[in-house]
Amino acid sequence: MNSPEQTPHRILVVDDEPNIVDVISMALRFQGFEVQSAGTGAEALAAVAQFKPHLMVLDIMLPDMEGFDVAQRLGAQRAQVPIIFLTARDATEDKVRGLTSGGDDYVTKPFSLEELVARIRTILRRSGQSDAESNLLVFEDVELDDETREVSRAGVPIDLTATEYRLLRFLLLNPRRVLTRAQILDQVWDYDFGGDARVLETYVSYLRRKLDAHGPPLIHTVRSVGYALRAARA
Amino acid sequence: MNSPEQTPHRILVVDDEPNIVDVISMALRFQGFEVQSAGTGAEALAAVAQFKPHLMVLDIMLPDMEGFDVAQRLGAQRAQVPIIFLTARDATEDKVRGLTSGGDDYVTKPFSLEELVARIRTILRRSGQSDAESNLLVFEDVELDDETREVSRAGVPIDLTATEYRLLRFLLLNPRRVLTRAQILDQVWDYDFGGDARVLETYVSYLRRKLDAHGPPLIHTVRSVGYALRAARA
DNA sequence: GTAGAGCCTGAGAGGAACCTGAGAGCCCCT
DNA sequence: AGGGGCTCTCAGGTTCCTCTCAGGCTCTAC
Repeated sequence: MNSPEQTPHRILVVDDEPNIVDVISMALRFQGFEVQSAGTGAEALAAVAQFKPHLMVLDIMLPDMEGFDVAQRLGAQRAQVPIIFLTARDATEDKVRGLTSGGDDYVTKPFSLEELVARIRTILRRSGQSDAESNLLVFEDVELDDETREVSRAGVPIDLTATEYRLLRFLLLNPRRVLTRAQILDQVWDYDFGGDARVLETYVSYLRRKLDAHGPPLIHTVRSVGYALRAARA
Repeated sequence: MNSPEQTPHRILVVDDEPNIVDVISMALRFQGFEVQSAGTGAEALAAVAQFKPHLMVLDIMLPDMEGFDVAQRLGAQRAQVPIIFLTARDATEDKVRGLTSGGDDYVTKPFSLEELVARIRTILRRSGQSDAESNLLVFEDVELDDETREVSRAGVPIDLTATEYRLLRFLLLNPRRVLTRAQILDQVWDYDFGGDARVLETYVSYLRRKLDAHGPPLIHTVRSVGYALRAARA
C-alpha cells in the first residue's frame, strides 16, 4: 500500500446474501479497512450504534425493510454516515437517485470490487474524515488521478477505457507484487463474471500497447502465475 | 475543492422531514460547511443560541410554529443571521416575499441542491462575512458571473436557460473532475426528480451546442461514468 | 531439440452507451 | 386565449467497448 492508514476506517456491509457479504468483506479487509456486517435492517441499525462506521455499504433489498428505510431511521446521525447503496440494475436505479444526496453514491449489481473500493475511497476522501491522502497513484513515470480520471506516462496523457482503467488502477495499488489471474479477475471484473478468463490477456495487451508506447515495458508477465508491475530492469 | 474555507461557515438546517434534512446536510457538508440541524421551531431557537450559525435554512411549515415565528422570535440577534426560507410552491410564495428582509431569500420546494447552495453562497458573500471570493467562475475561456448571471466564451456572450446555467455552473465548480451522472442529477435537478436520467444527455447536448460553437470542445464524455470539463488536448 | 503448455495479439460480432432531432406538455407572459 | 420558450420524453442512428476466438509465438520441461 502507498500510505497505510493511521486509524483504519470502519465500514459496515449490509446485505442478506452471505456470499456477497463475504466477498465484499474480504476485499475490504484486504484493503486495510475494519469491516463489520449485517444481514437485516434491524441488525444494521444496531450495528451503526455500536460500531459507528465511517461508511455503510447498504443493499436496497433486505428481508425486513428496504435499504432506504434504514437510511431514514438513522435520522440525524445519518448525516454523519455516507452510504453506498447496492441496487439491481433493472429497476430501482432511478429511485435511488433522488435519495442520494451529494455525499452518497450507488453501485449496481453486479459490480467489480475494484469499482466498489474506488467509490468508497472517493467518498471517504471527500468527506474530509480521511487523511489528506493524495488521490494520485504513481508508479515510476505513470500517474493515475482518481478525481479527474486522467492517466499519463512521462507526462503524456493516455486515454483508457473503463476496463483498462480499472485494471491499471489495480496494478498501481499493488506495485511490484505479483497478482494472480484469479486475483485480477476477481477484483477488476464483475464478481459474477463467468466468461473466458482470457479476456485478461487481451486487456493486458491493450494496456501494454498504450502504456509502453512511451517508455520501457512495465507490465511483466509471470508465467503460469499472473502479472506484476515492475520497473524495467537493465 | 477549489478554495477550501479558512474557518468554515456554520449553517443551521431546520425542517421536520428527516429526508430533506439529510439531503441538505450532506450536500452542505461536502461543500465544506459546518452543519447542524433542527426539526422544530423550539429546537431551532435553541440551536441558534448555541451553534451561532452564519445562516439558516428554514422550512416554513414546522410542527410547532411557522418558520416566520422563528425568525421573529430571534429578535435583535436575528439581523445577524440571514435566513433562506423553504416553501411549498403552491401558496405562501407571496407571503414570503413580504416577510423576508433585505438579507433573506427563499426557495420553493422542490429545489435542486445546486440552486440552494448557490443562494447560500450569494448571501454569505453579500453579508460580507465571506472571504472576498470572486463571484466569477472561470475555466479556460469560459466565464460565468453569478451576480449578473452572464455567461461568455472567449468574450462572446452566451444565452443559457435556467437548467443549462445550473449544469454549467456545477461543472465549473468542479473543473477537470469527472462527475458521475448520479452526482450531476442529484445536484442540478430537483431532489425529487424521478424522471428519465437521459435528460442529462439532452442538456449536455444543448450546452455543447452553445459553448463549443466558439472554440474547441470542453465538455468531455467519460464513457460509462459521466462528464468532465477539460481543456482540449492537442 | 522438441513437444506442449502458456501467452500474445489481430480481427470481428454483438451490444452497451451515447448523441441528437423532433415533439408533447407546461408555465408564464401578454 | 394565444404564443413563446423551457423542460422533459422518446426513438433512430452512431460510436466505440467488451469479449470471443483462432493462429502464431515463447517459454519450459524433459
